[in-house]
Amino acid sequence: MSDPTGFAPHDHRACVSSALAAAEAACAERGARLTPLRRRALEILLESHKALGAYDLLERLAAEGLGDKPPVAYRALNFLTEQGFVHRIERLNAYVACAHPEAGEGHGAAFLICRDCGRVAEALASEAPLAADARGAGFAVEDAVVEARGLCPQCQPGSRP
Amino acid sequence: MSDPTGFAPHDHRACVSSALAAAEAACAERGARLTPLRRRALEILLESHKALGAYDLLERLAAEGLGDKPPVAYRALNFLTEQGFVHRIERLNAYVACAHPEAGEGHGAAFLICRDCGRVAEALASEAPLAADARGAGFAVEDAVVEARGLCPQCQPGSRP
DNA sequence: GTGAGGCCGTTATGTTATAACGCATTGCTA
DNA sequence: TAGCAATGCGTTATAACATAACGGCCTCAC
Ligand SMILES: [Zn+2]
Ligand SMILES: [Zn+2]
Ligand SMILES: [Zn+2]
Ligand SMILES: [Zn+2]
Repeated sequence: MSDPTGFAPHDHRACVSSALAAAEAACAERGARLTPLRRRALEILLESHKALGAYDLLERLAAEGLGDKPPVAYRALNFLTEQGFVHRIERLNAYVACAHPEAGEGHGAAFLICRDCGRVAEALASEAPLAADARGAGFAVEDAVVEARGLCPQCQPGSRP
Repeated sequence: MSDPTGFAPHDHRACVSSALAAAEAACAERGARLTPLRRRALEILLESHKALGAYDLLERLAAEGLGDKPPVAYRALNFLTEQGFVHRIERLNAYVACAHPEAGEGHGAAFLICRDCGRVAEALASEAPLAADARGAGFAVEDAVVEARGLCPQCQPGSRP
């Protein structure tokens, strides 16, 4: 099982730069183009371990003169999610940078979403959840979404305010 | 582990009527009011094991003269989901009738969503998924969404077209 | 009967997402 | 080098999903 990165204090500088490096490398290898706009969108998402709505991202991009119409944000997000650099959080209609760039493309992930501070931790799916139920039903799982809402360690009663 | 109702052939008449009866009973017990509008909304959702968008439901209601403005549908859906008679499918922005009315209010559920025919099977969450990861992170899970997309038995290559 | 609360009709608006057209750049190919 | 296909992005418009807020009506407790 993996460390669900996101809540525990860590060297976030390294976290960001290794994610960017991984994205560069993956693009180079796949012949995908990490354009300035896409790269900047990824950087913005990497700034925090929080999920950002498409329009929040767009606002940030617009502030930097990088485009201010919805399709600009959605196209960047589509590219980044297709490449596996960003995940969509269905419960929030929002997008979070992948916290496990070292895991492959299309890795299964599970998310822990703090309802208080909004941070999102990403755990690599230890095993396909539902596997037993799916087998029982003869259902062929193609991809699964696992999203838990709750309180992160810092936001639980008893932790320092 | 429970039978993930929804794909396997079954006595759907009984399926519908037992769900309605369970809803009636639960409302009676809790002092909640299953008004004609709410009841009809639930019936419509029960007709198929598919998820319906709020506006699809609204269209159905409107056709019967039961209201044609978005809040009508959303209020009914809110009531039904609060009572546990209906679940929201986050990935689809849609709503499906609970297939396990016998399970308690607020039971944890996992969904198998067929991308071809649109049917949704509901499995009672065998065990809190993520439990291990959440413990590892010191995260207190309040509720979890588990939604798998794939192909149901009838829609898999090899089954009768 | 009166007041409180629940339910619903309605208007208006907010939020999230996509379709579709056109232009510019890139990189190939004839 | 000229032509051409593919990709990225600017832009307009619209679709799809969801809620805020007000007012009327009914029911039930007091
Ligand atoms: Zn970090
Ligand atoms: Zn928190
Ligand atoms: Zn049924
Ligand atoms: Zn199917």
